[in-house]
Amino acid sequence: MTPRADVSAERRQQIFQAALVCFGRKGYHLTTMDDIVQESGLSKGALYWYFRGKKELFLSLFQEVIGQLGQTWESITVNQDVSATDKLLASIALFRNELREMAPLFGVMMEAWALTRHDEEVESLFRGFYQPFLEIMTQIIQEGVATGEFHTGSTTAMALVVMTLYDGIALAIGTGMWASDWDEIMDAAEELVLRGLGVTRD
Amino acid sequence: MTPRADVSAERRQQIFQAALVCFGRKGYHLTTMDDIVQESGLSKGALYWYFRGKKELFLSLFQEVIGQLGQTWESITVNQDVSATDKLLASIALFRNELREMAPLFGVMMEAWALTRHDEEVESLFRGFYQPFLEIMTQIIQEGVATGEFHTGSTTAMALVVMTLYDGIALAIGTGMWASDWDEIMDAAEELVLRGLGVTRD
DNA sequence: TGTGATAGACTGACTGGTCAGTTTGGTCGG
DNA sequence: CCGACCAAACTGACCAGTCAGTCTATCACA
Repeated sequence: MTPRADVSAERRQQIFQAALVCFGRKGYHLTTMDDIVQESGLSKGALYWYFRGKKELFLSLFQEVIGQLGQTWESITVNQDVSATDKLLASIALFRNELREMAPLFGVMMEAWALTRHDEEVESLFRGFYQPFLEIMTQIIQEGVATGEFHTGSTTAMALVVMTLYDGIALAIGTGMWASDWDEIMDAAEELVLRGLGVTRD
Repeated sequence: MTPRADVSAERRQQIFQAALVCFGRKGYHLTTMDDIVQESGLSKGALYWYFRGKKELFLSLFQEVIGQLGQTWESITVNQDVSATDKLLASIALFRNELREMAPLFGVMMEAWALTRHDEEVESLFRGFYQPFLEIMTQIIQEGVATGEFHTGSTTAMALVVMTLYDGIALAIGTGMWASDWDEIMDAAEELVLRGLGVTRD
């Protein structure tokens, strides 16, 4: 039995694209399935053919986008024979480039965290998303402290704080809290993090 | 004709209390008016007697809570004959104490920012809430830079970043992202901010 | 002191719209 | 002619907001 040409990967991408636009524009709750239907140019039946429902579509979208960022980050920070300072700088540069693009999604992400609190399934999924990021940052900071490049009391807590800072920035941009000044703000954040970690640049 | 004892202040407080619990628990969108009715022990009609609708109730709640924090902060940082460093330390101490309590609301706040993007009225209101906070922090940092206590490239951007950091922390705690370690994390944040601003403590 | 009037505070059943998800009936390639 | 794939009408639960009416305190006046 030879099935006809498999278009599912293409279709999923098409739906993801539309969902990203819609969720980014109106947030999770205010986006209707019909919005996504219209944006994608497909039909309701098609969406429900590929995804169980709104929640699953949303979470899959996250897995897709966040997963990609995580992989990129991992690839430039793990298994490399460079100093912790350089890894940190590379991370900051990555955030600077990627976060703005992903910002709308981050705005929505926060909304989803609220959804998290009474849905065990979603909660564990989200923790799963976030964990690798935390681990990478913790790793970098631990490494830096070990080599004497960084100075801090608690590596784990500091990693959390640094990640939180960038979460906050993405969120703020995503929600349009700050109209512009992206570069200036990212410079300030970099300054705060580097100096805050006691990094001495040559 | 003398009106009977005015219970409206008390009732509003009662409704605020219930709304805070409900919004904190389920977020804005998933909280129904009936939830708040049940939690408050009042009736639907009573809610609509005191508030135009869900949105207004929500925004009023914010005005109440945020406004109080803003006043407290202003009172300990403005018009005082103390160093910028001490003002910053006092601010950080205030955040440490108040933020945890307000954390559930902050979780919801992010959700509300999403709501912001297609509602001019809500957007300007939220900007209004946030503006005074930014101004206080900017003021402190400017002062510190002027007296040579702090070092930074751009005072405005740095104020934004510092505020964002605490927003992020409140959010993270509010959404239950970190189970515990509140003190350790707040220590790390303090360390990052102080060192990041180049504060030299005696 | 009793009585009727009035305003303020409050109740809860009801409505109308919305939207996630379902159903049904295709179409088309192999 | 099978089954993957899709269109679009449909269903029903849910929920913000409404409204007709109730209750209670206070007052004016006898």
